[in-house]
Amino acid sequence: MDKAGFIAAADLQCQQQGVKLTALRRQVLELVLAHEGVVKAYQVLADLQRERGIAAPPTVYRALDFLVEAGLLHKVDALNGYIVCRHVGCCHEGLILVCSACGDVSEVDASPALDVLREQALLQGFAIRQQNLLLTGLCQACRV
Amino acid sequence: MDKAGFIAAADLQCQQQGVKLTALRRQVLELVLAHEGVVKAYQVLADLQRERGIAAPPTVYRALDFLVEAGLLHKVDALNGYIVCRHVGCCHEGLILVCSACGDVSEVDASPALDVLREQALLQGFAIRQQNLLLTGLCQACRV
DNA sequence: TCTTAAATGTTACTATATAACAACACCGTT
DNA sequence: AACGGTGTTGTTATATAGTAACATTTAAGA
Repeated sequence: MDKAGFIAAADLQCQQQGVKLTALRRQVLELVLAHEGVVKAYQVLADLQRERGIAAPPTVYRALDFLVEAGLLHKVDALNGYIVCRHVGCCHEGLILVCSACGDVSEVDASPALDVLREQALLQGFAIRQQNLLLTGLCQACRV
Repeated sequence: MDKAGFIAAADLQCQQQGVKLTALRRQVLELVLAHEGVVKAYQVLADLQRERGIAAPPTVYRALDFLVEAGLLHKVDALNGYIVCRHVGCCHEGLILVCSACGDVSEVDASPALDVLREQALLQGFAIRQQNLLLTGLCQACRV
């Protein structure tokens, strides 16, 4: 999906959720989209400062939190970063694969796997909620 | 397993791996063991400072890294913390369940699930390495 | 003993994230 | 239009997390 298409889909999704994709949030989303792979909050902050003069950390973190909450971004804890959700409108459980060599990130549907894990967790009394899985390894290009 | 037993097992495991569980590393491990659930690096640092007067962040981080590397602790990225590996000597792929309500953490063997995920990842060309999975949800006590 | 590698100490710094409150904008009601 | 509530954004300050670089010490073998 191209950038404009993604923004349009994001807009739609927010409407459906009854939340507002404000100008600021859209701008932050665009800044994230402008990068390949994982983006860090302070990178977004720097980009934002370039575009609007000044901006403080809370501005960026709020927008990023919102976008994660809305299902448009995924937070990648292990990397202190964010990636664009490539499955807007469909699944919201991603299996996020991070290449430890080149940093490349790809995302596939994790729902089947999480169904299995959900059962296993229930044996312990744990009711796991919807979420993403992050796995690290080597991508095809780095495995040669 | 009680604390002393765990330390003994840790000692053995380090010997088998040909690495050294030095006094400092053992002390840090004991400090982590003294807590329930997730422990933060700076909490360990504070504890260490109480016991030996002074200590700086690198001292703690090095010890924690070592203990993770040796399979005695797991790093919990999503929480910026560490937990004791409750499966020393057996599996080294844990499924870590974190209760978002009470913070309780439990760990079970994740190997079967990871075998499935490994296959799914391979379809994308990703060779995922040995690792832990973290899932959040509600524990039995908090589900009522 | 000497030498070398590993471990630890030390200083300084960079990076990540949040609290707390102020100001503003939007929206429905009177 | 004026009001009041809610959600959003701005602002300042600070808390928390992690690492780089180099000095010093310790441990283990030649």
